[in-house]
Amino acid sequence: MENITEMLKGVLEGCVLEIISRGETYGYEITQQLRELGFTDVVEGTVYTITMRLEKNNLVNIEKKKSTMGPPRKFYTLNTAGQEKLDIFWENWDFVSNKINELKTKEIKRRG
Amino acid sequence: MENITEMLKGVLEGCVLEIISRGETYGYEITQQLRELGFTDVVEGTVYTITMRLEKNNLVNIEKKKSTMGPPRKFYTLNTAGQEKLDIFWENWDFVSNKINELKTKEIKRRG
DNA sequence: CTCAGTATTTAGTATTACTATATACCAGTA
DNA sequence: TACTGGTATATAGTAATACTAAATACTGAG
Repeated sequence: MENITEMLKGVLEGCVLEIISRGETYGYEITQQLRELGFTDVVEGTVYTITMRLEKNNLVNIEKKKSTMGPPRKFYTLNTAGQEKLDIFWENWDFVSNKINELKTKEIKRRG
Repeated sequence: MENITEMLKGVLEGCVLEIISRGETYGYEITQQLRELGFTDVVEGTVYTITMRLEKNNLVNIEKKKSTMGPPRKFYTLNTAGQEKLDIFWENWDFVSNKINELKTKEIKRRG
């Protein structure tokens, strides 16, 4: 729990799914968007391990396209399973974040 | 990211710190409070690895007391370093949860 | 030609939560 | 006595995930 790195575990994949759901995009761009969001420590390697996992779990469609800015890009879009996974992610996120905010603000029941 | 387990990584230690900050408590009771909160999958072993880590990092004071309900309990209270760690945790949590909620609701800037 | 920026990939490591088990104390009960 | 269940701590091993670091490759600017 040294920095926000550990706090990102388990939510970064969901963030990547969300970014892909907004429209066709590729690893390098996803990384930049996460950094713009505020997660400045996220590096390419981290995002690629996530996109590889999404591929392996058949949550995305892939299309390779040429780029004038460098090597070819691998564009991702969510398939149905990916969209379902994303929906579940947001449900889980709402549950967990609500519970943690509850812990932050409310009293705790203590046994007599 | 199968269930909420992975989402709890990096926040569970902070939750334990918060629970201890509310008043002297011990591992078994912390586990029960986390389960009452809604994190029903949290088991004793998980909490003990966290409290051991807190001990190792000198974030807690320890006092062993007898119990009429079973074996002796190890009661924890936060020391100054533990309170500081907790403050940082909540700062990080606010940052991360705000950013994620931002991602959830807002548009993404895309490059032209 | 070299370098910086863009772009993907992978081997290895650290952190963290879970599984499973062992140990132990006490009360109720057969 | 012996056994069971609830309370309570501890630890070895595993799985998941994000990071570090490096390799590879394409393009344009100098």
